Amino acid sequence: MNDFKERKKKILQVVIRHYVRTARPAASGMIVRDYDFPFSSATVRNVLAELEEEGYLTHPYTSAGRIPTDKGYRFYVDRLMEAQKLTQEEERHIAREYRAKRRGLEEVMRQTSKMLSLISHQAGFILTPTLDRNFLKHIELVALGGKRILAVLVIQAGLIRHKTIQLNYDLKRSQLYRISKILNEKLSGLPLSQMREEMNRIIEQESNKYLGLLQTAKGLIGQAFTSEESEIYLEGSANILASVKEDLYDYAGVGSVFRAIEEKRIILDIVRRLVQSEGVKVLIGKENLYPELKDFSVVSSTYKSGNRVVGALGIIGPKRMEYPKMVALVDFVAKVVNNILNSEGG
Amino acid sequence: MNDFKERKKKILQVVIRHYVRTARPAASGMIVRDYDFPFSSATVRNVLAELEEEGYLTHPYTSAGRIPTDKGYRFYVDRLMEAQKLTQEEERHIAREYRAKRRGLEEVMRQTSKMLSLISHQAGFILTPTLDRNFLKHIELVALGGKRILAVLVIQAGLIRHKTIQLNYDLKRSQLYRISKILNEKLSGLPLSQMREEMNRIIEQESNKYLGLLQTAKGLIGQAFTSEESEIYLEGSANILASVKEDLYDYAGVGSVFRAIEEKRIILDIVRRLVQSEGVKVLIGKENLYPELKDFSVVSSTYKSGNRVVGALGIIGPKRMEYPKMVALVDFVAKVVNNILNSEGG
DNA sequence: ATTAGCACTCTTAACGAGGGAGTGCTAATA
DNA sequence: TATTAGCACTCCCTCGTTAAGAGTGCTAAT
Repeated sequence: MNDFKERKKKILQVVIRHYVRTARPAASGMIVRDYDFPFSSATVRNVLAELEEEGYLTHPYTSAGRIPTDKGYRFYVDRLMEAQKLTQEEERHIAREYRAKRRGLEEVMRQTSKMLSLISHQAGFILTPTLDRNFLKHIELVALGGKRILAVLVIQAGLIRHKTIQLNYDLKRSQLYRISKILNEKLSGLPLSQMREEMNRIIEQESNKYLGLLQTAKGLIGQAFTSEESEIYLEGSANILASVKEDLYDYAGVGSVFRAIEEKRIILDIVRRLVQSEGVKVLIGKENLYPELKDFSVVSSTYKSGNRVVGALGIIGPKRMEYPKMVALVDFVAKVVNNILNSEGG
Repeated sequence: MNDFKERKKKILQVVIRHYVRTARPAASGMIVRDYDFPFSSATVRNVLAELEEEGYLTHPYTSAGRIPTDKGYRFYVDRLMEAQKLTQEEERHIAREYRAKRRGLEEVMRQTSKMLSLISHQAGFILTPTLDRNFLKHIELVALGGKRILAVLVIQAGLIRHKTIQLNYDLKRSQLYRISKILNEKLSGLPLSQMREEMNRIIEQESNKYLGLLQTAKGLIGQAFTSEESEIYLEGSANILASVKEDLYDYAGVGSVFRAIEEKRIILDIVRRLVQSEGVKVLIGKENLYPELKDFSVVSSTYKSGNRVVGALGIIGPKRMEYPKMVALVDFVAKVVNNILNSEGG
């Protein structure tokens, strides 16, 4: 019984590997031939039929070889595939790229999504950190002329958020300076998510002293923290076109995939769900609930700031992808990004 | 003779319009039928043959209809096509989108490229302003903790450039404040391109007073102004996929187009050349010198800050595009962006 | 439990024929 | 001289046919 199961697994594994490599359905005869299988093709056929019945495989038409279903891929990812490391060159390449230039968060984001797409030959992405539950280190208000102010929030080393604020009244430079001072005194060290409430509390407590200024400050804070959305950086969607071309079986829906990728909202939503927990996650085919991406898989991991998960990164590609490699890549890059965000001047 | 030429032009125009609309070669009979042409198809055939001989048209095989060459499109754009306006709805739509949320330059950039792609059904793009020759209004240095400083350069209302600077020595907050003050005194009102030299001059003149600080300031300026590259925002490349699909004659090379578009370097280069002069420009097929884009056209215009051209925006699509419409769109959006950049608090 | 054998299915490529669209040319016409 | 009718010719496209090939599913034998 155990022996039997082992063989079945092995066959499933071979089918998936073959299909991933060649984009052609795996045939029973082929499996026996190419993988030195100690049984006849007929036996393999029986097993394949079982696997199909149990939902791990299908075939596009009666007499084609087998290709994996989502369930098949899922089983492979969870139980069958062996961990893999990137090659030395690849790791070196990544390290070098980051070393070359990395100033500011934006650069890191761009770099990362590019990196991911380049090595995976899939579309790579990275979410900008969500910082709501992180602590404010420092706030700076810069007068931009006119009625505009630039609010710069320093959260962690390397993590900066800035936002232009449009006022409908004038504010003298001296006032701005005083407000800035007050805000820093009162708000530093608090989590970003509490800024608003905290402002209200301050105003209640200290209403006597400098009410006008505080009201102004409240307005500023209100504007600086509205619509605190994550952004997504995405590179390499051209790769997807290429890999779809190889695929013989479903050309349809490439357009919708592209649209979905470009729209980014969908990706954002999918990834946001994955951020909930740490570590490398794999979403196969319909497991992500958007029909536009039903023929695609997402491999992603998270990165932290301090000990808090603040963002995610990963790759998107056709279901038929080299999962072990992809997992290794995403894992590695996540670690690199972690290092960058947490090492310097932390 | 004049009459003769008019007819020829008319026929060229009809061929182009037809091909743009339907993606099918225009046949002599078809022209007569669909456009109430007061001659026989034979006559038209003669003219078509002439036009082909002169290089304005080709046909993909002996007995297919005619399609325009680059030269044909060029003539159409320069001499034949009639100016067109966007529909009321479209203009309203654009205006509304911009009104909805526009804080900060980044938002405007993103908005614009999205807008362009949405209405044109092509890939839309916009270059961020190149500000080298604009005047510095104000400079602000923000300590980010560790050895990092954020330099915020205010150039015009709405035009802000910021850059994180990595030092390899510590800088006290008081020092930073003094440096900031000096920089503002000495550098405000100068063009960005002269910052470096100006710093050197200042140091020479005032070396006696506070040499150390000035040297530090020089370092900061040096870093803040290096690699002042334009960025490009690009949306809607999925649209290109769709329009290529319609085309029967050249499927090949879609991959390379996508790669080119995503790489952005090529687009950047092409557009940068177009920025030289004002107004709407059309580049047809091979006129842009990159073979990857030989089957595509670029319609672009520039936008200004003050009275200086600082950036470009436009759309990219297959040669077979509705030029009049595209020109109208690009023109309109360029004007809107101009308004935004120059109106408020200017 | 495994396997050999074979019929059956479906794909793919190649081929050819027929129809159709459209041109190019020539000769007639206004 | 400019236009047009007419017609042969070219080339594509579609469809049906065919043949080969790949691979399965099943049955019966081991």
